[in-house]
Amino acid sequence: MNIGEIARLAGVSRSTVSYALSGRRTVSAETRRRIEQVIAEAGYRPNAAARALKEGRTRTLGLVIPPASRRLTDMQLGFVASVVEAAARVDLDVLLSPSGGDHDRSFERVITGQRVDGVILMEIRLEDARVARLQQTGTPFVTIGRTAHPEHMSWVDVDYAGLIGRCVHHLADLGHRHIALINRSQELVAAGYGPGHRALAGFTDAVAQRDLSGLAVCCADETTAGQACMEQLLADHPQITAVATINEAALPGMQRALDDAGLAVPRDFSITGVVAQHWAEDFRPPLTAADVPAHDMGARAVELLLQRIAEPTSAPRHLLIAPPIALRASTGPSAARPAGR
Amino acid sequence: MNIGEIARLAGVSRSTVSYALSGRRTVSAETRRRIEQVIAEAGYRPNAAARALKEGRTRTLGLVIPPASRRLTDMQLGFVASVVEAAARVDLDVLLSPSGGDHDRSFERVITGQRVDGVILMEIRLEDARVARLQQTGTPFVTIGRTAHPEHMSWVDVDYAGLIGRCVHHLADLGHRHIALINRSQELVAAGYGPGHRALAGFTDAVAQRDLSGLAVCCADETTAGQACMEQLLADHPQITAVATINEAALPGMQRALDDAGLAVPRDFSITGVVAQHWAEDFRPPLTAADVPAHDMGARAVELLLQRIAEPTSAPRHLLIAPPIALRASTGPSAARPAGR
DNA sequence: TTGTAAGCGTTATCAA
DNA sequence: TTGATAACGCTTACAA
Repeated sequence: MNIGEIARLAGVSRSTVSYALSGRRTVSAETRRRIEQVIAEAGYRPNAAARALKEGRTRTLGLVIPPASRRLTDMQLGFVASVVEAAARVDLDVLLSPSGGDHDRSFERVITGQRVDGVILMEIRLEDARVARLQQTGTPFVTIGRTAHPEHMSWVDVDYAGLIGRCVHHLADLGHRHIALINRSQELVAAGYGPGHRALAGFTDAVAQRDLSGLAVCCADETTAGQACMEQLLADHPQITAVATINEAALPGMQRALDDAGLAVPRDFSITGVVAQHWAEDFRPPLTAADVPAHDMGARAVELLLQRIAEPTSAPRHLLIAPPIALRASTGPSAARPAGR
Repeated sequence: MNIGEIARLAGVSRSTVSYALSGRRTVSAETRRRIEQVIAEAGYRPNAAARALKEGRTRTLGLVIPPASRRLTDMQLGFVASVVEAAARVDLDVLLSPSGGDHDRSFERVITGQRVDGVILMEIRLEDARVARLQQTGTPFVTIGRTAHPEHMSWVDVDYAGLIGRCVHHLADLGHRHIALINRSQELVAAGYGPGHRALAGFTDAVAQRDLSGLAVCCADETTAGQACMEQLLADHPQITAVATINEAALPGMQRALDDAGLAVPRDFSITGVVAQHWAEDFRPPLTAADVPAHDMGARAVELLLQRIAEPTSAPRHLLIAPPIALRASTGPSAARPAGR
């Protein structure tokens, strides 16, 4: 079923059908009615490829996600879901490309084959080959996260440095003098993963400002790793009374380690950080934390991308998200830690 | 940059470039070399829309996921990741459509607009309007999960009935006489979600076979719901000594409720079920459970779909997955439950 | 108010 | 071994 068939059945020309569909030219009420009826009966819808070829746009956005090998974090999943939803709201489809490094077949196909009108990139590195590639090809794109030099591109990012800094100040205000940062995995940080670096920078700065003693450790994104990490922290650094983290997936493990050590939160130990709301609320007691609005961020990324597509030469826009730290129940005044069980 | 440009630069005709690219006609070594060089220098790749229009296929698969409003479960996320990865391996792209009920704009656009060569459908209901629609349009499709009457379609599904049955038998063998099933959410079951119904059927059958007393309850896919559900179960049914579940997301909550009640697993209480491996391993003690191989299933779904696309008239294929129950440490001999704390 | 026809970038048929 | 050309289904400038 194509537009010619519809035209024939309605007894008009193909262009009239096209115009009736797009509304870019007036069509008499009677003709329009007939056409619409035929279309409804036939269940016709324009062929996307033909339309894309003619119009030079695909009505499709590309979403580059981390390769499937690594499990997506809840936050990343939130980005994906909200991007897809926001795109659907404006009748755009989303093409997924699981691409990590450069020279990825899927990535190249999506970009060079003109399969999409624009691209949203997730899990950005400070130096990111994919960003360079997109700039080279002139494809409109927006990143969730940002590179080391993000001035000339549009992005949406969480202000990890600022937020972790605020966490540290919050803990310092409560009297904590010895605190730790539990970061994302060693590999991720080594690969130049922005949030890891910026959280560390924010931590280091704030610790220096408040003249605290601060220890930063990496931790894989897993329950078991979180547990091991916290156990070691408690064992090796008895003076530490509080932790800030950006590693939500490790949170249940940290909780276990604290439970096992017989430490009550927040009486004996405080914990806070930057995590998706759902993790903060599942913690016990509920975690005082900056809730990353992943759902909103995906929608904003789509918004920025649509603008870049509409006006490629307009000034890039930046959204540095710094949600308030929701005061829940996991931080309290510092007290000497009781000896571990 | 298009094929005409390449032809001009290489001093040949467009068809020769096309044939050099596809290999469907012999091209002299010298000509091919020249063409390949020009293509490499120009970074040319065929326009996907033009190709799709001409060839009548898009080299794209559609993946219909639950609407973004509901958080995807880990298992669903595993499906998505593995589908995308398997598709990428054979150079196919994946278009995401967040569609729940019928008459969904995104769904209709993907199907009727010939945007994809075939569709993979997730979270199937026993009666599913989307399945009916796909059959109506003749679009090749494969479901992950199955309807009430899935004979004439290709699908991959977990044998929830059989597996939950085996869990019950396992518990019965250990001497448990009073057991409960913790199912997925009330809404999901009410909507005719297959796994919920089939797990219940398997539970009921096995309970009858072994002459046990069985109680089935629904529980939302959340930590807090799992906790509330288990607390109520423990309070209202003191004789129950074991639980089987297919609700992985509620598992941490169940664990909390058991901990809070001072019940040791498996000494005082046994728990088993059908969940993604990661949840089973994060449980404490590690959960005796059938590990759903989500990663494998997505790849199998792609495999089946490719076959339906290649030979639409061939007999549909079915894959009922029944992984072995991995004996870990969460089930043990029945003992009277100690009084709750 | 409607129709005719060109052209988007490919692939594949027919000729040479 | 290669080239010219039609066709895929659509949108839109130009004509009527």
